[in-house]
Parts: sequence; C-alpha cells; structure tokens
Amino acid sequence: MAQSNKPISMREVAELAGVSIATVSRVINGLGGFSEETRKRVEKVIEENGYIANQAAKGLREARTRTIGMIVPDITNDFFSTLALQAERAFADEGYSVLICNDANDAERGEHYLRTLISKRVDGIICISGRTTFDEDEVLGNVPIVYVDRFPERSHDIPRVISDDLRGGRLATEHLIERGCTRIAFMTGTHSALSVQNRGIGYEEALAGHGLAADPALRIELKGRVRRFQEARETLAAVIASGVDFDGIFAMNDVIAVGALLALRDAGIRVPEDVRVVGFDDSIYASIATPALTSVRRFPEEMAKRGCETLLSLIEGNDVELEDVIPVELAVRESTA
Amino acid sequence: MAQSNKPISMREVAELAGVSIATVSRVINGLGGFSEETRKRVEKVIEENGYIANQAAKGLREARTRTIGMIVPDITNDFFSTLALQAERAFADEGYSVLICNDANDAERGEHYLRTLISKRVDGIICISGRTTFDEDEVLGNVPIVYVDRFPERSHDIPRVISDDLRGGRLATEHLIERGCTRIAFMTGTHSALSVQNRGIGYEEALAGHGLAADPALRIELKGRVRRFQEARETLAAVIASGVDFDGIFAMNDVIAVGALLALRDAGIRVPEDVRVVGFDDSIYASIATPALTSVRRFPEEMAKRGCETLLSLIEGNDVELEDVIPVELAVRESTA
DNA sequence: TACACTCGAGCAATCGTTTACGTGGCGCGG
DNA sequence: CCGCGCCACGTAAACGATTGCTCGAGTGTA
Repeated sequence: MAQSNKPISMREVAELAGVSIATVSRVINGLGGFSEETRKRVEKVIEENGYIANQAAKGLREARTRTIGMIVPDITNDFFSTLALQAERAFADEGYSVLICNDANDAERGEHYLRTLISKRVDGIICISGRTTFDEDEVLGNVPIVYVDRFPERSHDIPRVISDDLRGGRLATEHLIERGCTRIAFMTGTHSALSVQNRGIGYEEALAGHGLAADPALRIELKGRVRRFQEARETLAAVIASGVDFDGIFAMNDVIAVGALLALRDAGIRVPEDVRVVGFDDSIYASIATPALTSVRRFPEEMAKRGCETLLSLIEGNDVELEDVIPVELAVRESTA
Repeated sequence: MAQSNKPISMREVAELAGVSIATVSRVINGLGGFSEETRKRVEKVIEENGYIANQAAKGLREARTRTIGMIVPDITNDFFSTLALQAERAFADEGYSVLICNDANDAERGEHYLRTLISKRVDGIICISGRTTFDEDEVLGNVPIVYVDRFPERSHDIPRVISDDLRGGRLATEHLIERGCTRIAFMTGTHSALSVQNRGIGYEEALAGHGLAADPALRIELKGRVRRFQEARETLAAVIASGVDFDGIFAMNDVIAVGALLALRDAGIRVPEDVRVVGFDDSIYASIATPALTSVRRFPEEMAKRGCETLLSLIEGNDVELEDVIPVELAVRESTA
C-alpha cells in the first residue's frame, strides 16, 4: 500500500491495469470511450497504489497551472491577512492554489517576485502594491493581473478593486472637525500607492472645505517600513516632545493609529478629551485598543471576493470593469467620543 | 519588445539565435560548452524577447518544483501570520516559493489541501496542524514534512519544531498563583493538537504542584472555530453570568485572552485587581490591549527559521532531529500587576 | 453478404525543459 | 601526414500528462 519512494505515474497505472496510458487519462477525466470493466480495473489500480496526478505535467500540457500568485505588502497586518485569507479561500473554492509573496513594500523584492510568478506560469496575479515598476510586467508575458487595494500610478488598463480612499480620508477628517478639532495631524508612511495618497487628499479636501489650513507641521511621515506600531509610537512621541500643537489625529491605518494612542498615553495626553484619533481599516486593532478606535471601515472580505472574481473572469478571457470601488463607512468609537 | 501573446519558449530563442535548443539551455545555466560569441547572441535574443524559463517544464524534467506548501490554521492570527511571513521569507531567500493553505482547523479541508500540494509536487510541506489524519500522508507520496508549532498525536517520525508549551502553561499558571490567585480558569478551544493540549497539562501540573484542585467548572472550552476574539468574549460573559467564581484566567492564546479582557470590562470586573489574566503567544494583541496583557512569549520568527532549515535539510536528504523545542518565557505586564 | 456505423482502445505528437551522447573541425604532437 | 583529443555544438530521449487520429471488432440494416 505505502509507496516505497517516488509517486507512481500514469504510465505505471496503465501497465498495472493492462491498458494504454490514454485510456487511464480518459478514465480519470471521465471522458468516456472505455468500458465499465476497464474503468473499474483502472480505478482499482489507482486506489491501491495511491496514484495522484502530476500537476506539473498537466500544467505543462494544458498551459495552465491552476495556481495564482498574490503579492502582499505585509501579511502581518490584520487588513492584509484578512484579505489574503478570503482570497485564498475564494480561489481554493474554484480549484486554484495561491502562492503568497510578501514584498514588504520593497520594489526590488516585488519585481523579483513578479518574475518568479511569471516563471512559474501562474494563471493570474493578485497584486497589492503601488510599487511595481510597470513598463516591465506588460512585457513579462501578459499574465492577467488585478490590483486590489493598492495600485501604482501608471497602471495602464489593469483592472483594480479598491476602496473609496478619498472619501474615507474626507469622512475621517470631517468627523474630527465636527467634533471640534481644528488642528488635525495626518500620520502616514511614505507610499507611492495612489490609494494611500488619496487618503491624504481626502484629508486636505476636508480641511479646505471647512476653511482650515493644512499645516505642513501636521503632516507626520513615518520613515522606513511601517512594521507593527512601534515606529508610529516613537515618531509621534518625538513630535509631541517638539511642542507641535494638535487636537486631532487621522492615521493612514489602524496600526499607526494604535501607535499614536500609545504615544499619547505615554505623554499623559487624554483621548478623546485632549486629542481625538481616527484610524483606517477598522481592523481588529481598532476594537482591541483602549479607548476603542474610531476607524474608517473597509471590507477586505468583499474586496478579496471581487478581486478574485475579476481575476477569474480575466483568466477566462472576459472583459471586466477597470475600476471597482468598494464604499467605506465610518465606525465611530470612543477615541472620538 | 512587448510580447504579443504567449511567453516565448526556449525553442523560439534557439531559432532566433540560430543555435540549437540545447545550446540555449547550456548558456542559461552557465554549463559551458559554448563560445563567447554564441553566448552573447543567445543572451541578446533572451533579453530582447523577454524570455522567462517555464518552471513547470523545468520542474517536470527535474522532478522538483522549488515550491513548498504551508498549511496554516488561521493566517489572520498574528502569531501564525508572523510565522508565515518569516517562513515565506526564509524560503524565498533559498529560491523557493510558498503555497499557502488556510485550513481553518478543518480536518477535511486540511486533507484536501494535502492532496493538492502532493499533486502539485511541492518539494516539501510546512504543516501547522494537529488534525491531519496521518495514516494517509505517508502513503501520499512521502513528501518531506515538518510540523511547526502544532502537530498531531500520531506523528510517527515526522520532525517538528515546537515551543515548550508544557512549560509555558506551567509558567503562566505559577505566575498567577504567585500573584495570589487560587481559582484559576483555563480558556481553550477544542484542539487535538498536542501542543495546545500541553498548555492545559502545564496548567494542571502547576495547580497540582501548589496543592490546588483543578475545578472542571474552571475549564472553559470554546465551541466552534476560534475566530477573532468575539467568541471568547461571549463565552466568558456567559460563564460570569452563571456565577462561576474565579480570580485568574489563563488563556490558550492572546486572541482568547483579549476576548476575556473585554468580557471582564463589560461586566465591570477590574483587571488585575479582581481577576488577573495571562495570555499565550505574546503577539501584537498583548501589547495593544488595555491593560497590557501578561503573556507567554514565543518566538515565531525563530520557529519559522528552524522549521525552514529542517525542511530544506530533509529535502536534501539529510537526517534531522525529530524534535526541536524552542523555549518560552513570560512577558509580565499590567494584566497581572 | 456487403456496407456503414459505433464503441473501446491504442498510437503518437505535443507541452518546454534537461542531459547523455554523438559528431565535425581544428590544433598539435610524433 | 596521421591520429588523437578537445571544443563547440547538435540530436534525441526523457519527464508525465492530454488528445486527435486510427483501427479492429461487433452490430444493425438493406
């Protein structure tokens, strides 16, 4: 029963069953053209020897691997891991496996991953990245690609599933303004992804719409990679120490917002009494934090689902809409009460 | 420059360069046996036409795919996503891609994934699961497997990289006892993984070691899948409502612990004054929670690194140690202050 | 009896690589 | 001048599957 070494091949099955390899293939794929008796014999051999088809060979022949690639900036971030989880599940349900690539916002790494994925001949790619140098990938064998959440500026006619970041930025900022904030800081990383930039634009629009000036001192940019919340915590601590005055914070995402909450607490600044804070993503961090974080809710499950549908559609050669914008909404909690 | 449709094949490169396909192969792999002039000509054609080798074909021929499979229970949990991130990076550094499979603690799903991975002829599998029905996978083509963190009871001679869960359970419980707790609840999911069970055994050993009885009413088992913290929160709320008396909680992981913290707060029970809480994993949730959570620190990065090394070693046909136990330590924070 | 048709099955090409082996030309030593 | 060896390269057989084509035997019909 147990295989001694190598997995058994189709030819061995054929030999053991005393039929041709073509017949085995037909039986396996239920194509007909074989007798009931032959079917039983073949299936018995398959069962007894634990034959499992070699997808590498199949993929070579059929020019499709039933594998898709997924490029993610940081799977450690709740938003992205939720996205990845849902996408993986959606693809699995359709018979696809998912190769995961964590590019850590590193363009070079991302490009290397892209080459690898093409080389593996994935059937499609879900890309969450604003960095990919794009002249390249069209050359790189025109694999179907769908951007989800993040996308680069020059993304030609590549479809994307994004959330309404501009509106999210506006919602968050206006909410702070309504609560009486007049000096609202914007905390962000250095991102080339348009989706992230749009949050900043929404912020500025909201300020302008209410006659507030966008003080450059209130734009707090995190250097380096935004990992966990530690960097945000330290950066904000430095800003506080430098004496910059503010009464509201809009953070590009919940991880940064949580870092801000901790820095504020460290400095003895009360939230929401002294400073109100709004995050982005409405991830698990927002519910865990104290005070619970007001955050712009997005729908990673929905985005994953749509992204998956779009990509599959593309793979099947259908037309798809270029831009699919998922709405956002504000989840109000204690941090702006 | 841009490819019209299909990626170009090696034969086309050969034709364009006016050499045989064998020569192209030799140039690409730097095997020698070609002139400098030929090399230049071939490389020029490759460059100009954006040739990228087909790994499916290569894999078929070489009987290795440079892909490894990873079965994870819940990539949404910070501990596992950190593990996955590190593993993916470690493998990528060695030229391997990672297929990610989220089995959601579902045995059936896990087994299906296993078959798929075998079918894809992955070179090895990192498995974080206590569920796999194991008689199967030895049959399933004896691919190298390494268990990380979780492993099933009957895991024959499959190597594993685990943390010292028993000691972790004891550390956590003894810490609570030292802080004066006498009625300590243990919150867990229903897990067949030995690693999880060991935490409970450590808990019981610690109790027994201090002459405390293990009250069955204090063993709080979560039904269903433990996703996020909501279920723990609700379950503990019910326990509180039912009037069970306790002054300490040891939770199987941080997600459950955070749910407990929230339920306690909902019920107006103070932490640590009325009830002290210890989690497991020392994940990001522990630092974010208020009060900050005392937790058994584990080292997912280290575990991922070791797991990766072990698997690669196995793939290369070397012997490896069967059990690699990574120590744990207690990170004391406010929830037990 | 002859013919057409169907059914079950095999043959062989093909996908894109790698690699063992064969081969022609050239240089060089004897 | 002959022969040997090496260099640079080509030929072809794999790897494990799919699939169009062929083919023989059996059946039904006229």
